[in-house]
Amino acid sequence: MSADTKEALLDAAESLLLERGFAGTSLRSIAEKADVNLAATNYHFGSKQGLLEALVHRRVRPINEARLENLGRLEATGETLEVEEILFAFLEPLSEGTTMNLAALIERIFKEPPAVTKALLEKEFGEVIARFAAALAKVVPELSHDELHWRLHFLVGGMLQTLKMENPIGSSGNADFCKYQQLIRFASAGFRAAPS
Amino acid sequence: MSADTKEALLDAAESLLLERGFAGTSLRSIAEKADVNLAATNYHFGSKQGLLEALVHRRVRPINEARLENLGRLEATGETLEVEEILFAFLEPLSEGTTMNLAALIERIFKEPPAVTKALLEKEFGEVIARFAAALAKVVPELSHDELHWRLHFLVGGMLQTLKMENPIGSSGNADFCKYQQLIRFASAGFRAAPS
DNA sequence: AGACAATTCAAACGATCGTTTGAATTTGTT
DNA sequence: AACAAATTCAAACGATCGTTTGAATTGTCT
Repeated sequence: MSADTKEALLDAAESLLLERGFAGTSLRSIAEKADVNLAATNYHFGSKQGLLEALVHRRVRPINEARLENLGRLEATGETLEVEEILFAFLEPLSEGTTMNLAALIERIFKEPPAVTKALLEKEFGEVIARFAAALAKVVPELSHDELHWRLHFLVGGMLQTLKMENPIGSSGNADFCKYQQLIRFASAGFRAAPS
Repeated sequence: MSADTKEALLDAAESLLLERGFAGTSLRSIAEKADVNLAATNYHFGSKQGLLEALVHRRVRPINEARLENLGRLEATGETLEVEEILFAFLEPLSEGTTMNLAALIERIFKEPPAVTKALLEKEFGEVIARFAAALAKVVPELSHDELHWRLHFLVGGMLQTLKMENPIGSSGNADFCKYQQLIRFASAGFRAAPS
């Protein structure tokens, strides 16, 4: 069974990537942390870049599937949506699960130099961003395409900046969601601000 | 005169840092781009880390000085400030000067792994952030300390996410400031949203 | 001009990088 | 048990890393 080795590599690489970044993390340190032979990465993932892509895909795919499912469920009602509902559909999947490393991973991936992750991000996030942009365009039609575009980036920026932050007081279950509620409140007001 | 060499190193390191990141940029590629000997970095800056710190300081110090000067000028009026005024004082220095690399540099520095830049960022930005947080706390007193804290991070995140982006249409002079106006509009509404 | 410090230079240091190799080992199938 | 495929392993590949060295060069003084 090779699943053990692959999982161990992905886990070790993920935790090291968070504190050292991609270029700053060596395959030797990953192999050592995973208690696995140095050549295992190239055998199972082809290259260091292949390990990164597998690592991202493993965590991001379920999140983005849940986002699209949330949005689809909202749109299936046929009713006019609220900004808060759409933002909630986008952010809620991040607060699920036990691993809080997940949010930190997404943050770190987005902060890598573009040369490393540009194509990767487009592949993993392209569809989700396009779908949510279209949904938001319907509920704030007074915004021009450009203005909506800017505000979407402000939202993503605010999300990335706060993803990894812990709550002031102990967090468990959906008490951990309070920071996302803060962001929804902040960004919803921002989206509703009058256009220029 | 050694100023030429030091400036050439800082310029080359800055442009390479933007596209490759700190760990991904070698002193050899910097020296080659600067048309300078490899040993020049260690001679003039002591180490690669020293070069990074000098590079950041050269660009960030005038920005943060202008920010504090803007804020001081506002507070000297004695009148109650608007959120927009404070955000403008914070963002306006970013749109000055000819180099649009400046904003991209700040973004990249903030996106480096914490192990590389944590102490550096605290030293360069600590005072400015504290001063602006205090100023904002006065104009939105209905927000708790924690809520103001969160929204400040949303603002910074939105700023970092959009700093490097170009305007849809050709930019020159303060036409380049339109994205900051967009951010001010977005974030001001966010700060004024009712507390939870 | 000569003396002295500052700077530049080619070269090499040891260390570490991602990747490859080929043999040894484990695993799955008959 | 025996064979074949999959996986692990130690070892090494060439390349590149940040840093150091000591001589050569340049600039700055009297």
